[in-house]
Amino acid sequence: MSGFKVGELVVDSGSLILSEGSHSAQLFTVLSGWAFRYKTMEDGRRQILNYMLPGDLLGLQGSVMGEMQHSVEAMSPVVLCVFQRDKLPDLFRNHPDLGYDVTWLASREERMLDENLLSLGRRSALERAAYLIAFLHQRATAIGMVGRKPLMIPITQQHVADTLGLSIVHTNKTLRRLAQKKLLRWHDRACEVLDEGGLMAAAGWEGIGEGTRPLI
Amino acid sequence: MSGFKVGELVVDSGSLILSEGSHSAQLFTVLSGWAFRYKTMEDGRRQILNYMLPGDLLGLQGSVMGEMQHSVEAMSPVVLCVFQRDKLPDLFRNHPDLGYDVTWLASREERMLDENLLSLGRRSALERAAYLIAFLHQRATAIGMVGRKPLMIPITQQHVADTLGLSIVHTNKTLRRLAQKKLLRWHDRACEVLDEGGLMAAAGWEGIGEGTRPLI
DNA sequence: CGTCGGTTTGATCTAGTTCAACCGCCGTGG
DNA sequence: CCACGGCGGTTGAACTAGATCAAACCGACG
Repeated sequence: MSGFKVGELVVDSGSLILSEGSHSAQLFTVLSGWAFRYKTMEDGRRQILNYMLPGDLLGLQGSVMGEMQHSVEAMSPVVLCVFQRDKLPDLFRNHPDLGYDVTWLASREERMLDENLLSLGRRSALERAAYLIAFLHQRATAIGMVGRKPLMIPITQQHVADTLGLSIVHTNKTLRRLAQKKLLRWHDRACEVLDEGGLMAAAGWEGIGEGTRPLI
Repeated sequence: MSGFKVGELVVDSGSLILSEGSHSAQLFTVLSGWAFRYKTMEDGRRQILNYMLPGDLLGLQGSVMGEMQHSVEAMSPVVLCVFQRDKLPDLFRNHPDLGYDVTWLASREERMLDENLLSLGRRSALERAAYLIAFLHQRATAIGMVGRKPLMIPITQQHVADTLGLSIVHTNKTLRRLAQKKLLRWHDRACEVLDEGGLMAAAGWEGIGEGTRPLI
């Protein structure tokens, strides 16, 4: 693995890590922090596709298919492990088990997108919001980000709106309803989860259900 | 590759190929026909996630991560090439280039899901419908399914509704609007594309833009 | 000849959008 | 030191895209 790694990269909150349309030569792994993947339309409409947490691979689409078709932006200070994209075929040749792990990660991403798609297509605003927050909380929990201190998800209501496909106004009203039910508490650009089970119930969501995870 | 293949499977239109919650032992490639991937909620709401055409891999999530979290159903007679799922790690070990191709396919699926997510989150009903039909037409074209005879996409309006996250009634009204604009013609459980460019324009969509595709 | 799945149409209703303010906080520049 | 502007969040009122309800049509098929 070490031969494949090029270096580390540290970026601030709000920085653009990868940009739609570019032919970036890098592939990253998140070591710490939060980021999100999104697409935009010419007229400015933005859709957040998924969130990236420590352990996630970032830029695989660009590496394997050429041009990036989405952007990635940091939501907190982020530390990245940088790889050389053109060495990816070598990785598959010389370390087939690592190649398999890359496929595992790609499959997991696909699974998350499936669930997000179900959310956007078939869940109500309240269900969607509950789902999103519970989902992020579960992911953070799974990688040990939530200890004795309650977790603060570093997200703004604009992010939530752009993830759920809702207007910012309705997003606000919906989040307040969840807060009134004591399922979460909203802070300044952060969300604290008070009752993950309650959120899951409100969303009609069973949870992630993920096997053992490879470390890259 | 031959050692990996187990056999062929032929199924009728409407058959369930893979089922949510199962631990299917197989992995498939579509040889001919149309199928779709979907998820359902307990109360019956259904969301179609993507469509499967010849060349697509099917059941990778189940193979790599255990349990299937979506189902797959045939929309036409379908011929499948069947693989043994537990031989997948061997494939990566003994044929790294094929392993890479699997990852390529997974990345491509991710890309399509990204675009669908943008559609559901940020496009209007008319844009979504236009996008979906143009998208299917492009995919079919890319694999040479459309020759001198115009292509008939073997889809019902219920499929379209469950893909776009719309009600069946509104889907019908939206498709009629596209038909009035002479962008498509609706037949009995089939859609004929009259003007792909017009559909793309109506959707605000640039097209797929796909590199060279591996054959598995 | 009845029935069933797919499609069509009109009327009514509502979840979510848009518009328009306003508040509190913080960083900047005079 | 204070005024100003911008960003994130909040709230109410008016509006609309799309949902729901209800009914009918049409061709295939037993």
